[in-house]
Amino acid sequence: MGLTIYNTMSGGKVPFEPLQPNRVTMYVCGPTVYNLAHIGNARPAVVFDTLFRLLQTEYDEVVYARNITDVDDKIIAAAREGERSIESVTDEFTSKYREDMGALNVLAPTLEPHATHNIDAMIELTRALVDNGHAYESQGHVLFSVESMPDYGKLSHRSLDDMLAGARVEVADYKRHPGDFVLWKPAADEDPGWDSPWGRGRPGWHLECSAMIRAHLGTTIDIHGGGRDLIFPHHENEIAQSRCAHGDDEFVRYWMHNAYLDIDGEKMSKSLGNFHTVRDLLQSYRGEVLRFALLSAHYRSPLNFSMELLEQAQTTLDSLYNTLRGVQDIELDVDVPLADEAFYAALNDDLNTPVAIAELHALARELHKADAAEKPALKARILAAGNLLGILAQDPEAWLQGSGADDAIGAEEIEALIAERQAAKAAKNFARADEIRATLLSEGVVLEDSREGTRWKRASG
RNA sequence: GGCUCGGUGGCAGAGUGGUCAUGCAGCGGACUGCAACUCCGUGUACGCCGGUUCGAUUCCGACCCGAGCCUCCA
Repeated sequence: MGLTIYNTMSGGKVPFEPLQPNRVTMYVCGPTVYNLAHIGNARPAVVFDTLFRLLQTEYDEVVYARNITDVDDKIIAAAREGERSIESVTDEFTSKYREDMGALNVLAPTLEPHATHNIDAMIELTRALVDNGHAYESQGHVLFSVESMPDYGKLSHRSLDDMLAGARVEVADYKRHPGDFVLWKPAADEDPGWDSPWGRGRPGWHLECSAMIRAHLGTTIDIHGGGRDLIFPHHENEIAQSRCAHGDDEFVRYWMHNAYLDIDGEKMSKSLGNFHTVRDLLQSYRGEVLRFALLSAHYRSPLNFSMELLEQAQTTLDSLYNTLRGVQDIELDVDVPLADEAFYAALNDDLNTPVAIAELHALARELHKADAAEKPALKARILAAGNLLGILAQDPEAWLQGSGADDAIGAEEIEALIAERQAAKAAKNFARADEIRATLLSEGVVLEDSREGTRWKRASG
């Protein structure tokens, strides 16, 4: 099955071909662990997790690295503000990030390199750049010289002249060129720092990704992903560092960038204060609902985030689980040839999750109309699609019945009322039967009669 | 100002040079004791103005509107 990927570098969709025939290397920019992830931060995690799942259907070895940035000005500030150690801040938010992403059915990446565990590699990279003239030392800083790289700006499609034209920030006096960026900077005595040939210091922002990619994945990787706002300067500078450090090797073959979540037409961001943390949202919605909502738009399109979006995701998942509930007793021993599947083709088309979801609906409709003999295969296909999307893996009964609030009516009581209603129906006492249904409905419980008996579920929302 | 990306039916959201996205909501019908589930049917949607074309929402140009990035921000 031919995967095509929109490559930010070329600005168009291209067929994906890994450097090695049966091995894919992928790196995605992970969190800076100084506070809780918001739902916008979760978008790349979910998107590239879905890609990770897809790649695994085609390639035997998929090495997926997602870094943890655990040294950074914001972390230092958070520690100072909370009067606690750097480590306690980074430990807390690293584990909370993992928990939150786990709740969204995001699989653990193959590797999760920490910046602070790779300082030596960063120093080595910096030394190489200084040695070959791409970097210089100035007032205790080591800076990358953007003029030393002829095609600097290629990823973000801008030239040094363009950047100068738009410069609106005062240029630090230790820079030779306003576009030069810090590889290594001096550390204050009370801040975390490491000994280096340029004194005690710490790495610049872009350095860790270049160093860790080289250390853990190799000189050239297949896929590098992240949020759109990282294109410049972060990824541009990664390219500069990596390619100039050791000859001019190819660094990344496919650059992928997800769009943001918007709220009322504006980017969700911490500085605007218009964000919802994943942790907060998990109080009201199951992780799978959040994940489904994030996948309901194509990853390169902005997704307007709202509570209505989550409500709709909830409704849709309920409906799909309801479909699966109808076939929950069917044993599965059916292989699904993915190559024939429309949802698989959709995902292979630059991860077109909205179309894959549409195909899921088509399969569900087919299942409802199918003969008994056709149902096992259709169920298997729906579950295969769900598995790639990271959804529909739960027990349908548990999904539909288990989401009651603490003070909600219990399952036993519901079953008892249903039994009483059955008796009333048998006695043609429809008034009592309807009364019971109304009672349950007021408790948020919906009844569904069928030839096989009465099923119930908790209404979503 | 420079660069990039968008504007699709009530809402969400794909896609395409000429039949249909899809889901939710709405409306009509079937099923049901009544419902729910499910099924069937149902909408003069493609920012504005020109151009190319037999034909454009889809290609080209201008314009309007919005978003993002422009040195440490997913």
